[in-house]
Amino acid sequence: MATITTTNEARDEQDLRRTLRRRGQRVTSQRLVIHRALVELGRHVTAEEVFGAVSQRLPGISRPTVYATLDLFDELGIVRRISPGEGPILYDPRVGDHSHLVCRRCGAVEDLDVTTDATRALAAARRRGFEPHHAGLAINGLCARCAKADNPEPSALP
Amino acid sequence: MATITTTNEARDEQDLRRTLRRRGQRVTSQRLVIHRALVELGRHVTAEEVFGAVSQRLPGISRPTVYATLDLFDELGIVRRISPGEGPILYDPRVGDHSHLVCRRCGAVEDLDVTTDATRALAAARRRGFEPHHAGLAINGLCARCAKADNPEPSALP
DNA sequence: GTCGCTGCAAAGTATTTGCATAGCC
DNA sequence: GGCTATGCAAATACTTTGCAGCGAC
Repeated sequence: MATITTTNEARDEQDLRRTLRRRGQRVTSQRLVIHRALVELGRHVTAEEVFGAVSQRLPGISRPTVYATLDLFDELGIVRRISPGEGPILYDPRVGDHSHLVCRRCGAVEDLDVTTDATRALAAARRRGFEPHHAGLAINGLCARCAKADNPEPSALP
Repeated sequence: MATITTTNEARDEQDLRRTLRRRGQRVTSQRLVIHRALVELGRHVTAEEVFGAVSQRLPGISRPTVYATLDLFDELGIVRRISPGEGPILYDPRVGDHSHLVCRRCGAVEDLDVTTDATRALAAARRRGFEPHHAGLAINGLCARCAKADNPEPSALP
């Protein structure tokens, strides 16, 4: 998994300000606060969770702004958008190389610190005129908890 | 990309019947007709498209049945569920090894006949108690059409 | 005969729209 | 000052739920 666009991860507010300016985007208090919330939460979050966390600091903020900002951050390489296919879209503040385990039962998404070489796939994509932004390996199946519920221990009687 | 569960692709109706019976599932006319529609369409389809195609043959069929059947087929390895993160979930009748190009602008999903070795990731997942079903590489970015709209030819004036 | 699948109708959730205003550059 | 981002309020789109009856095995 590699982020293709050459954007540095915005580690702090200064990086974010620079990144926004470089891309001709405005620096607004909403964007700064949403960024801070993402860093502090430090895990996969839904847009609604971000909205809740940010509303405490910026009571007037609106849902459309949160959605638009999260999408912008995804384009800037500051977060990674994950769609589990079950439940709401998640935003991952970890943009470095890693894979995802997606439970098809409960929708949980875990990080997996294993990388895959997507070089050939990226080259093939570009040959087609596709402009890649990010390549990611996702493994779906049953998480440990849901797998256990499916194959119960013999000692456990209903 | 590898389908982990040892299910044969149901090439025809007989294969589907066997697959369903083997898994203790009932063979119903709805499931047979949905399967036939998937094979005939032969491309990424939405649940709504399947519903439309199937309604012509089985006028009384309901949306919940289509959704439930498509989910079942995904579990059986007959289709692959794709969530582009933009727009509705897609179902891919091609279950063999391939990757996906997802356009972040228009949501289009293209197949890419390039495979990735997910062995290490799958092993790591199992070590965690995760039961993998399928591993897939997805590349998001801009499709050729949307990329062109973003970087217009110098000769084209607005 | 029994259990699972289906149909019905609707609800619920997540996300996006259109337009006027505010605020960054 | 110009143009973009935001807020507002709602609408839209997609998917799932609960329950009763039919049908596969």
